[in-house]
Amino acid sequence: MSAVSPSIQRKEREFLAREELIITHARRLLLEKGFQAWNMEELAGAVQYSKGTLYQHFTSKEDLVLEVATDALKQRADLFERASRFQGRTRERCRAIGFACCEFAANCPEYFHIEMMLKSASFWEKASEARRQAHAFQGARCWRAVNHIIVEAMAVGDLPREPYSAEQATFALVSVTVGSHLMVQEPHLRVQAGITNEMMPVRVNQDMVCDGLKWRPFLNEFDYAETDRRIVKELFPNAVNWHHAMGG
Amino acid sequence: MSAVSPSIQRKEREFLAREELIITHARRLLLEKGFQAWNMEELAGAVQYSKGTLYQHFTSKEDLVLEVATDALKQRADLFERASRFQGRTRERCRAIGFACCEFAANCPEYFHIEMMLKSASFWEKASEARRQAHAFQGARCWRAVNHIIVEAMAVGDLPREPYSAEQATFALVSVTVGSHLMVQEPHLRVQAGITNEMMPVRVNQDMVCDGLKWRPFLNEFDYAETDRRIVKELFPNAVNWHHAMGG
DNA sequence: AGAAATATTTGACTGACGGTCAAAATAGGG
DNA sequence: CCCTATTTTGACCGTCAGTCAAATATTTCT
Repeated sequence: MSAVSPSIQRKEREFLAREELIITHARRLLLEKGFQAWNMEELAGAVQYSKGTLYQHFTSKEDLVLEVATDALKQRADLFERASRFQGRTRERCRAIGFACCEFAANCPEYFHIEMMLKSASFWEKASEARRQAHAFQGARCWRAVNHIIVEAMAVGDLPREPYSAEQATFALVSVTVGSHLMVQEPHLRVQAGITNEMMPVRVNQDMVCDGLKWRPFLNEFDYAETDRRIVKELFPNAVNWHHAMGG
Repeated sequence: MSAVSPSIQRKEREFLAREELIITHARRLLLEKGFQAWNMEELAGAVQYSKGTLYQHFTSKEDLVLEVATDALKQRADLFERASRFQGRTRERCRAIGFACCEFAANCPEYFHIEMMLKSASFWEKASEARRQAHAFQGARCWRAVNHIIVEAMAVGDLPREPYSAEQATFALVSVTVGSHLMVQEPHLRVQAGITNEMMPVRVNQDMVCDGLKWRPFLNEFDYAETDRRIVKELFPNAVNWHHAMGG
């Protein structure tokens, strides 16, 4: 190991600390104002550095926002992996991931919209290659957490291998989850569907897909209310008010 | 009825024709380049009018894009309503709407991403009130088409009233459909899920939700392949290659 | 038909913003 | 304390949405 000058190390630390500071403020602005309604000058003012300094950390505004999104996605992946280790039958563990995703959505309410923004080609191509890869990596972790449970469920016999493949089943759960989180944010749909709680419909829809996949035990042949209590107690003891989200 | 000068009528016609022209070109640009990668000057050049004239029709670029999106949404609502009149059991008619939505997605591939863009507050508030209402109206038509079938399915006894309300069921179908259309466009997910055809996973996921809702007849107790053939023949005789989308 | 009045179209201009880079400021080493 | 290397800065550039006074076209009036 070659020795590194302490001042270099300190510089490195300060650089990383500053990057964190920038990301934190960018996250706040994204949350408060979305993407358009703030500019790099404003962010520079907030972190007490000049605009030029921001561009030493990020190649573009889009690159910065991608970093914020990837940080959130990493949180999501962490929660997914933790939830997937919940003790219980495969479908209970899948349910734990459903809770994890709601917990995540409560922490990062704007995440799914930002994620949708990323999809626009012009956005994606303005970000740096390194950050694009990091984002793909965290996304893959989320996919894998769900997919592993499904593969295991099929191995154990909780989930039939026909007519849906493990990949189809994973895709279905991911789609219904993201779709529900997006739709639940729509004021018009909220009114039409009579939605008051944001999390319940998401998990309700996941239940439908799991029942549709014939994932044992079905919703009506098992006491999932008890599972839910355990999930909240064991995985999210000091989290948002899950009581509201658990009505039948 | 008061008489209207013929020149006024002609002006009106010309104005509307020009609006159509602008919308058509804007749609093309949106399709080819997304939202950012073109500007109003470019569009003005394409329609052979000056920028100022564009702003006689639309209050902002966002207002114009909302109009394009609402036109597409109207198409979607038209297809939904036509599909909902398909002859058959309630679940077959729901299936027809599933096809209608895929048909729509094939015609307007960028629609769902544009729709997600609209959700960002800054976008929405730059559009004119009239266009916002028009959009909400067409959205409500789509919702109603699905909801009516579900209400009827419950009345007829094809769909249990418990444990999901008609609104919950409608919300679930809408969520899984939009979510699937969005996810199916993701290159990463396409690879991970091994998706080649864009439409099949959407309808497969709808099937899961319908089965999860206990909507009779279940997927495995009815010859839906025959239904699908009828839907294609009766509703979309000269449409995109549905053969590829119909594998089991 | 021609002039006056009215309506429409235009594109130069403004302000805002993302991104750059030469100059200023700062830190480090001798 | 000075000289060099590194970092920070903010004036500046190009782009683009949106405006509006002037130019152009159209209709009306005599």
